Amino acid sequence: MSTETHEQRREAQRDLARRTILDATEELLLEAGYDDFSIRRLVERCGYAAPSIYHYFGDKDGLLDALIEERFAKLAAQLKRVPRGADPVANIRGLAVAFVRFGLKNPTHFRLLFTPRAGDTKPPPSGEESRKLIEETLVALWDAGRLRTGDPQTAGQALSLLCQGLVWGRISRPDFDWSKTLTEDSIDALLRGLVAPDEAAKRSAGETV
Amino acid sequence: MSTETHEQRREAQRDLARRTILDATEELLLEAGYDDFSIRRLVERCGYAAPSIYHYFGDKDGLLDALIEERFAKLAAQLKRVPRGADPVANIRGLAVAFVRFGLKNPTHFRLLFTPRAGDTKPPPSGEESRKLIEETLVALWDAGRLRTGDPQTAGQALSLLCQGLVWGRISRPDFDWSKTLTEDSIDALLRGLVAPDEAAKRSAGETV
DNA sequence: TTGCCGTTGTAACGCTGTTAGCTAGCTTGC
DNA sequence: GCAAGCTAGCTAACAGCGTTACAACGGCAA
Repeated sequence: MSTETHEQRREAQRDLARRTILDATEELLLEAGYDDFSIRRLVERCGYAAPSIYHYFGDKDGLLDALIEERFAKLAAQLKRVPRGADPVANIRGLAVAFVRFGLKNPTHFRLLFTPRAGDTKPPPSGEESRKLIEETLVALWDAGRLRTGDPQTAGQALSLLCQGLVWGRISRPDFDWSKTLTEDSIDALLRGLVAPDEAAKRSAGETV
Repeated sequence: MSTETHEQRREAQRDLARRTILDATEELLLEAGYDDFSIRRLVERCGYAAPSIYHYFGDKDGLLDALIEERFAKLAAQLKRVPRGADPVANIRGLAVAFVRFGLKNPTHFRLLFTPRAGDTKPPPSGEESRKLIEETLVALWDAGRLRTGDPQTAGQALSLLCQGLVWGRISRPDFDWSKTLTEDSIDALLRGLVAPDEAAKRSAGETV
């Protein structure tokens, strides 16, 4: 019986240490920016020595990956909170706009999430959840027979790459004179090009959408 | 008279040194990749000591900027070589596809050109020329009254950010199962959404949509 | 010749990610 | 109770990075 509580306590301590380090990582990251983040600074702040960090996360990349995983979850949660109606086009538009908003609002996180880091060795953290959310909605569009391109996958990739470009460009050049309505306009334009005219849906709105 | 030839000779040597360093930089960059490039390695290869490099380029960023400027010129030259016909839509499509092709073919250069580096201090090297080329063509579209969005600038930004996204996503995740027709399909879709149906243009080009 | 300026090299500074090797404490087997 | 083993943590160091203080060499002007 003491064995079990011991293991539990040990695991709890493990989790505590990981949490402490991760929180300090995020704090420092947001405070100093992606490029001025360093293990040494993290060490100064988090109360643990460098080898402990390497003990828990193996690597600087491992540490950042752990944080990224959490942040992707937050992004997915934010996307899930987007209200979904009957019109799949409006749904996908809402998701795309929310995605871009998220990126523009949290540039450091976005950069962390979508910049491939130096060593390409390990598989990059997925962010599958949010990607799947978008894809599902597109499949719904496809099922409604309103997709113009061959397959929903291509459409999904086009849309998500446009969104990434929308965020990326504006993050990397905040000073540039970007159009105020760029996000909405470009997403709308792409959707117009991807989606067949909705008149069929307008006439009989009660159908399976 | 000796003054002039002296100055000329001096300048020639300057240029020679710069060329030598820049060539070695590019060579090493392509060979080792962006992340494994370092001044020390460059020093080993190019025959000059570190302070000389700093003497000529001031900075690691300055060195890379100099290279970037040249590469942007190459990209612009490549875009200029794209055949241009009477149809502005086909022209803009050709430019966009050529841009993406360039990016996919020269990932290291692309990364260098379009990744903002650590210190955001200095203004990033422009690449104005190639951007203007695209914008001009879009203005031609606008003049033909076939643009759906409010202004050609927004359209141009949307298109160029889509193209950047197209390259960027595939560079950063070469293993992902990208659609084979992604480039053409997504560019076509965006253009479909941006451009008014050409029938109106065929019948009477003067209308506003 | 003397002095200046531009070009180059040596050697170092301060920073980075990372790790070898040690200590302290807890748990298990005898 | 005591030695063995495991884990978590630290100190101190290594190799590499961008960068620069400083010295030395060269050709030109006075």
